[in-house]
Amino acid sequence: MPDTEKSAPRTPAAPTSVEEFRDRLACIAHGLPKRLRQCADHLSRNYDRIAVSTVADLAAGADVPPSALMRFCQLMGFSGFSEMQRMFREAYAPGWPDYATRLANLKDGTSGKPAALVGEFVEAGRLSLENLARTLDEAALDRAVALLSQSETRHIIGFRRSFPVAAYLAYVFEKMAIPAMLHDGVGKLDHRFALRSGDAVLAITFAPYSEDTLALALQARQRGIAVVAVTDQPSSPITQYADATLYVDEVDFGAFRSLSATLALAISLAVAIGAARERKGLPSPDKME
Amino acid sequence: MPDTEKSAPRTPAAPTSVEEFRDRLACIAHGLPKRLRQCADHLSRNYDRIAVSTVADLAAGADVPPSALMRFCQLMGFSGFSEMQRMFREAYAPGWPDYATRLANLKDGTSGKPAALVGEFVEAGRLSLENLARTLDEAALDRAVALLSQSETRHIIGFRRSFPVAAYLAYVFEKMAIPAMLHDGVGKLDHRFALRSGDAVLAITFAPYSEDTLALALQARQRGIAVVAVTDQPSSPITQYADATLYVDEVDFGAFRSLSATLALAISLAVAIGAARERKGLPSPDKME
DNA sequence: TGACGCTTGGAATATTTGTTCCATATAGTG
DNA sequence: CACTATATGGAACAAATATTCCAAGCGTCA
Repeated sequence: MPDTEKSAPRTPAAPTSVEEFRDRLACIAHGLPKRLRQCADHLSRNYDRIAVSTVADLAAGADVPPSALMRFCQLMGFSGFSEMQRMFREAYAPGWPDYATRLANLKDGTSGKPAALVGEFVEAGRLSLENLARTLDEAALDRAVALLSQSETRHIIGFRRSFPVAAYLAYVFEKMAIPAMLHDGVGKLDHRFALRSGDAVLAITFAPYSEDTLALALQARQRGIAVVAVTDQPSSPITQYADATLYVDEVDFGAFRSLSATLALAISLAVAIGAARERKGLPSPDKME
Repeated sequence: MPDTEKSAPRTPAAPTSVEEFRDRLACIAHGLPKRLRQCADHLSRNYDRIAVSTVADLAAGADVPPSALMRFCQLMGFSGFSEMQRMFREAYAPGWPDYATRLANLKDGTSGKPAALVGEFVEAGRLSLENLARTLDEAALDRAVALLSQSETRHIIGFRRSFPVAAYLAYVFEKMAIPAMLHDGVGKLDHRFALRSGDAVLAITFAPYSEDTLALALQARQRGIAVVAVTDQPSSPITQYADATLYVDEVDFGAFRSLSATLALAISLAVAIGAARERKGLPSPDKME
């Protein structure tokens, strides 16, 4: 191949469809300098606006000068922005990225298709979130924030389906430099002696309620340590041990539940705790990534 | 009303939506001179092209000179073509007016109260889910499902913010009796030798991309083991190693990101894999709780 | 530290695109 | 058939927009 030695003038064929564009973007996106990467990121998040924007608009959105965007277009194999835009204009079919219609398309695609599943779970997640916003018990939430922000160490426990939530909380607390311990059950150690007075437990459990979670909550209660529970129902056994209980009712699709609402509640709780501690001049949060 | 007698300078309010535009068109379309009628006909048949065309294009399409089209725009109540085009760009430039304003509202709503925070995170989650539905790449999803359903063992890896997602996937696979291994980094063991030919890796990573995740993906790629990536951007380094890449762009609130969309995608993936395996008569899923 | 190469921002320029205006054409009316 | 009113096309102009180019910045390697 003789052309490999000539590096500069090769024009590696401009994409002729949005798919090709995406592929090419994925190819060259690595090891791109800062500004060009900003272009790549912004465009990839806004394919739908390329057809109807000016260089200046898009450059502003990507927070780069217009000339950087021009360079990016050429890097993608186009002669300039206009040529790139022409491609997007030809492919432009308005109404496509409209959420409602797109969702409808996703869902009615014969039910075996993976994309249809995404549609269903998206819908389930949205319903769960709406439901959470509607039914949230503000007083209980305030109480939970008070208990957890005043404590020394927060002990987070949740298994099975609740484990991802517990893990996420541990991550967020870590990011905010708030002392917290994740009880992850590794090695079947229950770490019950890690509970110390002045601490608090944040227990997350849904039916079927995990024995280990209940046991830790009981332990805490017996020793006068505050317990905040996140659970599904007032009839949940954890409520007996809890000083504050937050209810989350996830909408399920088929046999499967998402965690959208639970996670939204969890992160709100964490951030509120961070804010409360900041107000009191306690170790201040680094913001997380 | 004195102004009715003055006919020329009245500016009968430009349409502000496509519906209004259509109504107005219907009103004035009768008894229009030839060229203007051609404009009306052509535009009404090509609403979707108005946002992405030039005066010259549309005029050529309607087979009239550009000046005729200009007159038509003014007749419709716009100051000129640009103003008319702006309306079309805004009106159904992809789902925007709504999405953009909601996003803007999100950014500055900071009352500090815990309940308000929940509202914000609920909204962020909903936006993320809508966004996922809008931008999902069905082809990539199908590819991912194919790769992961055909493999022997699925290796799931994700750290930091991605860890909850990985953990949830591991849980769901377990429930469905699908062989999977969660690489959790306990004891700093990287378990790279657990990868065997015929397996597949499902790697989840967001900026800042975890070294360990990238390392495992690279390892897999070098040994010809399929890699499916879930990440945020084409510029993410993981895409270099991936046979199929799924993009999720979570909306953030303040410095914090929810996981709603990522989890919705993850669970869809898992369920689709379960269904695909069932069709092939492979070890059949118990449904999860 | 100094020189090299790549990246960056912005100002200058080129091009495209929109808009106005007027001479001409056409249709309608007394 | 003239005369008026309205419609039309195109050329000239104005504005917006894309594109290029170069001086300055920055990091890297000798």
